[in-house]
Amino acid sequence: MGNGLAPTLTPRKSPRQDRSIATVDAIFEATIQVLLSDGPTRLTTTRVAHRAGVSVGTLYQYFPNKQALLFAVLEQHLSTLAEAVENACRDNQGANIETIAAGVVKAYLAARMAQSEISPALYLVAMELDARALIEAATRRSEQAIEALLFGASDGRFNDPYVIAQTLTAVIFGTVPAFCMRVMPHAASVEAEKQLTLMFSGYLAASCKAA
Amino acid sequence: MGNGLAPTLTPRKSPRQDRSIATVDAIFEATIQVLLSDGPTRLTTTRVAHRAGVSVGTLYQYFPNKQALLFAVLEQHLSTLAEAVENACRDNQGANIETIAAGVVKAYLAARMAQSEISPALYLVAMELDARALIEAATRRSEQAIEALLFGASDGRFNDPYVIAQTLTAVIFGTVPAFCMRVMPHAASVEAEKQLTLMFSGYLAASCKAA
DNA sequence: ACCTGAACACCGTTCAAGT
DNA sequence: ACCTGAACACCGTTCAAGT
Repeated sequence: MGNGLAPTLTPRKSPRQDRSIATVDAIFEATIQVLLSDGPTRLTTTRVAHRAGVSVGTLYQYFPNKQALLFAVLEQHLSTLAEAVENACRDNQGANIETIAAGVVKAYLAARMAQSEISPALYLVAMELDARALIEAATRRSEQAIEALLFGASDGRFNDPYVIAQTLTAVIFGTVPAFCMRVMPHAASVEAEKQLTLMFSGYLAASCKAA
Repeated sequence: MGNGLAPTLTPRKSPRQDRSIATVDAIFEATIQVLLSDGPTRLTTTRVAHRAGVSVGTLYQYFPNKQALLFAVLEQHLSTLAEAVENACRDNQGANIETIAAGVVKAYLAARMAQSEISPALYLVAMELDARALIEAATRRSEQAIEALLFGASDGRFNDPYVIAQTLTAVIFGTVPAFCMRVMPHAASVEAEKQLTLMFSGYLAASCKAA
């Protein structure tokens, strides 16, 4: 019944005292630090514990295994991306197609650029089977926000807003990482934004029936 | 000077005798088998060696480390995808925009569906830093094929065919995996093809100057 | 209630010894 | 020329003992 894996990734115990709350925070921060300085392959539970100033045993009191550490960081990251899309959608209610396309693409790209150092490391974790639920959650938030946005577009009505929202979400969440894996020099980010906006506009224009 | 990592992933020695050629093939096949049956996390060098009917020592005579095993499989997979795009481009020389969009999307999707069982496992490997070169190579093949295709389009001339080819490649190589991570039921693949084709057509139409 | 760190199981990799 | 498998180093995880 249900997903038998989730419980293993849930924090093992909730901190009740100030000392342990500080401990959990320190471990979380240490995970990010080690991820950035040593990379995901050299990330070791002992190393994280040491960086956090505690022993391995303590780490395992709050996180059931190594993956749970990385999941916690990934969860925060994906949630930030979903939030960026949601905000952009809220800010563009009632706008026209071109503005919508530009707004959503720009917001997502900005959010990713803001945490561009950590993203590559996290996409390793994301591929592990059990990250699917997290990605699914972030994806759904984006889809729902875009769908609502399309309902209010000033330009026209769409046949199937949910399918369109699904496609646009898949394209930004999927394509941008692909762009990022390459050298991604200064100007490339600008070019990516321009091309994706053009693409979204064309797609939206083709998908809506008479205004 | 140059990429210091590549040599470590190169086969350690080239097989000279029939026996060793058979050994290398067996190890390669065993890697795929274990990947499919046990998943990337439970893939063990000992397990692969055992499945191939040799000892661990023998495995390490031809592959310098565990990653090299997975790289070999990933390389073959990416090469198949690039080839699919190249073929589709060759077959659509001189076609119009809509046919081009449909042809490229369809070819890539078909190639991925054909090896859909192994893809998820491989995208774990792909994220490891040193897979960048392989992805870059497959991406460039696709970009060049699409660029050449655009030059011959019957519909119109494009301002910057390379940028367009780059964008389309990023979108198919990036988005389709995103689609695949979700349940991807029977009909979803058809829908993905339809939506991506629509998107490509709109984008191409918007990017070309007067016919 | 929270922390410690030695101990255990397991995996990647090597190398002396075999045919 | 090719193969074997015990041995080593290292890492994830646990648990008896501490405060």
